[in-house]
Amino acid sequence: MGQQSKQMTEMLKGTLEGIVLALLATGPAYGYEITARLRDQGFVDIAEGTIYALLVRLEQKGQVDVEKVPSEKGPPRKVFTLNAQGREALDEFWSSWAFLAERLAHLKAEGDK
Amino acid sequence: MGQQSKQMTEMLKGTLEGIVLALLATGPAYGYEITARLRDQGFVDIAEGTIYALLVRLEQKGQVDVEKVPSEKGPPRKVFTLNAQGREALDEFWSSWAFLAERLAHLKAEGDK
DNA sequence: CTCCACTATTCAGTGTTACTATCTACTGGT
DNA sequence: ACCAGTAGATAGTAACACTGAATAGTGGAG
Repeated sequence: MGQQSKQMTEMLKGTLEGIVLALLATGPAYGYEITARLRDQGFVDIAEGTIYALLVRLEQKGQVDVEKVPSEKGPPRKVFTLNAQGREALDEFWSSWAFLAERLAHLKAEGDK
Repeated sequence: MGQQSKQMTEMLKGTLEGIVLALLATGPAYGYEITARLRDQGFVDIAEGTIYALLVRLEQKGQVDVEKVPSEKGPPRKVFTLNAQGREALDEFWSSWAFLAERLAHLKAEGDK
């Protein structure tokens, strides 16, 4: 398991959950698939265990619906679907993110002059 | 002590340190002042204790130089100055942030269509 | 003179989160 | 029979922001 910078690890705290919610907003998916998609999108060092734990959390918070679906190539998949509560959480995430991104853009501009 | 959303609290993990580094890049400052400036910039619910702990961390990592300066209106101030190592850490922070912001912008665009 | 507000820092304890490492389990190919 | 790929679970650890409280100095209101 490759390891990414500690910087990125800390930065992902709080945002990774939003990222997964955003992925699920494009359609249902299961853990292994989500990990693979994240890797494709450049998050090459996300630990699989992290995603599974995060999905358990989403389920416990009632933000996703879960369905067990048999797979042709391995154990059954747990397919997660974003529900209304999840969509609401995603909206909140985006608004928090927007605030932070706006503040940081401002700070960066300050530093560049 | 007001409390902000849990969302923002988690999102600040890893970024707050970068934010403080960025503030220090504009000039030396002491803890109480940094907290006040953050409040002015919209981070109304940053806990003071958090900033002081963070500054201790920066000092231990050797990213800031410290000088004790008497104050006319209270106990002496600990004035922090960003040094070369701190500037390097700030650069790394900005590049991590740029990656994450770019990925999230992409994800948001996906979700919006 | 005493109390309070503001300035300024510190610290012990808590909760949340991502990571590490390991384990289980099913399929197909060599 | 073994191994690679698929799929999920979990116990333990480290890092970080927050809570709440304590200490300490100054100046002004009563």
